[in-house]
Amino acid sequence: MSITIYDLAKKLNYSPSTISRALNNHKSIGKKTTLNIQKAAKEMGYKPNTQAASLRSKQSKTIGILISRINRPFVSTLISGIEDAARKSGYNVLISQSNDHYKDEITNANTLLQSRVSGLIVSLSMETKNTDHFKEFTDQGIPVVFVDRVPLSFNSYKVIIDNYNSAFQATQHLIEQGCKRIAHFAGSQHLNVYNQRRSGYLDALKHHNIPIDKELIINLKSLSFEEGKIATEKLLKLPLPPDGIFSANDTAALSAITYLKEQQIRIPEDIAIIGFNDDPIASIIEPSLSTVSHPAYKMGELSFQRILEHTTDRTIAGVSEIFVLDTSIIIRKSSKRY
Amino acid sequence: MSITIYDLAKKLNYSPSTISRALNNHKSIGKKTTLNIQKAAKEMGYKPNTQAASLRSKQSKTIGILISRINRPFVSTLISGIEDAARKSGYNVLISQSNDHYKDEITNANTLLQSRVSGLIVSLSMETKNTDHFKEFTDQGIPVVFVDRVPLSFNSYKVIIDNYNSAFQATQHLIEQGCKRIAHFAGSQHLNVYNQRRSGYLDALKHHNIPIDKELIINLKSLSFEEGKIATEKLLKLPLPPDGIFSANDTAALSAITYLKEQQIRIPEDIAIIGFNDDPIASIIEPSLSTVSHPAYKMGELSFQRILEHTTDRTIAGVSEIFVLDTSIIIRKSSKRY
DNA sequence: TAAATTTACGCAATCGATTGTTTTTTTTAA
DNA sequence: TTAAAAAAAACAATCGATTGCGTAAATTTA
Repeated sequence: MSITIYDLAKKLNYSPSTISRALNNHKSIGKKTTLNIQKAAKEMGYKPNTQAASLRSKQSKTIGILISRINRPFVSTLISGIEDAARKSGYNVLISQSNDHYKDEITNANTLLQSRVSGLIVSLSMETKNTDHFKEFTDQGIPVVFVDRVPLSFNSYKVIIDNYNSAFQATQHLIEQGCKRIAHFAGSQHLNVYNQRRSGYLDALKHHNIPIDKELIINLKSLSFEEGKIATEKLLKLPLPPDGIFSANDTAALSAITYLKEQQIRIPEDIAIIGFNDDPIASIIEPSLSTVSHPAYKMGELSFQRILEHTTDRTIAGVSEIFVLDTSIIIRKSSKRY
Repeated sequence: MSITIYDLAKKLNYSPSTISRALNNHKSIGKKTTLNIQKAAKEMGYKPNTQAASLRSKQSKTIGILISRINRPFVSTLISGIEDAARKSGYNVLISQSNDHYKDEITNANTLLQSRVSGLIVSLSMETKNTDHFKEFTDQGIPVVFVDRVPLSFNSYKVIIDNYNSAFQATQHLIEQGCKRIAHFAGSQHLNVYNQRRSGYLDALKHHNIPIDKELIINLKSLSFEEGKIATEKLLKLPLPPDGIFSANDTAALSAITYLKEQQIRIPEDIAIIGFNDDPIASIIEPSLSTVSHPAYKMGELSFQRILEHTTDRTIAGVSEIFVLDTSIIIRKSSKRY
């Protein structure tokens, strides 16, 4: 059916091994021979059988992505960045979603391991507290890059943003706009991203000598639109409602905006709001949502670069590096009082 | 390193072929033997080498997805549906994006072909007019499922919505709300989706004896936010501006809403608007956007089902079927006058 | 010109599973 | 009890590329 190196070998009167080496630019094959073989291969429409190659060489030119849900602005943009970068380097991308379940994350990790991916890019599920299921990868020398939602302890590559500092800035911004009682929608605290955003929030308050009121910190499991509404309702019922909200994501912040508008509460005059992520919707909603911009696409590209460098330069096996990307605070109407 | 059927064979005193057949529940192996082997395999932590299996059997348990851009609500939800369904059936998902370029679509299609995917799910790029690059798949008996943006001529599976009828309904809805001059943001006409939405729009006008004014039909290349604004500006400058807009997607419709609000034009009183897709943002923007809901996730699941059925039931090779899924018109504030 | 290198290429095993064919074992029928 | 039929398992080739090792040819050195 499709043509193999054996067909080429017969046609050109070389041995299959020479064909193979020539196609891979092996130095032990003469230049002319190499060029001839490559030309002939192209002419005859030779397409390497990647299964055979990876069976023998135990390398797959495929990387695995393991994320919570494709179907979210940050994640899909991240994947887009990974895919574009991988494609450029001739890598395929296997994708799998945990739907934020720990169990599915384990299952999918194992499947990807079986697929002999040559690298894995992971953003942890909401439920994940233990990351032992990734040890098998590093044990086998397969690089694992954690992105955004990363474990604290696991020794590996990590591509993140400075959640603490971003949150600090965001909170400080609200303070600068005159907010005295700033609420915080916090996410699952075992995840680095939400934990650090909370820390940044707390420290910004401290730094500006604003007392911390635990009633103003609302812990939300998934930071969904529904939860955002419930949280906002709760805040409004307080004896002393807040005059600012820093939400750990945009979804909950948008929900707050929607609900507050229904309740005829002015934004940002009565309550100023800032979110996190810069989802597309943030700039369109009225009032537009101030937020922290996450370089999702770039994080994807960079994650792939790490894997590529790791696989080309085997000397760096076992290295653990943390890459922190810049965010930017985007001030829009929802928090701009002056 | 990892354990193989040969290890199992040695351990259990069977031949590798028996091991292989037992693991695949082949009927020529006795029940007890099969069970014993499977139990032992599990105990010893046997993981099949999929590369080896697919090299030999020429089947990969991997399907390919070829879409324009991951990073869009409809597409990412579609993928999510495919991935969930595929995972359930033990399939892997290879993903690639054309970024709406014809050339990249061809390149990626070839890469996926080389990866020996056992099925391909495609949503065409904006630029694609010729679909010969998919013939190789069907020639090799690999099922191709086109989703949403499908070619007219290619003989294959297609999973679509009734664009014509949805557009007809959407336009009719505007008419029922009293609109007399309804504009249309049309997309690239060589794509079925936009072409048929335009037809539905035109026929709805005809059906209600509303004259067709070509000035009100704005052709947009990508239906982006920017283009939506430009189109809206153009419409407002007309001697007789429209009193309704049916946009072929939500992005452009949202842009129109944003711009019209800036211009102090009332929605829906002065201009009623309806979009297409039901992007998450549609329900959140103020006024909320009426639109046509697209069952993206379901389309993904169904697409995978087609592939699965095709690969399990080889008798249906070469079959071409078109599956039309239901949409629903979602009426929100942007078009509700009464 | 012979010996020593270097360069270019071929041989053959190998990766781990699948599968058509054959052999052995068991069951059934006569 | 024995032949025939059916069931269970083994043999061995195969998928298509990679790669360590060996050898012939070309080049350099003495």
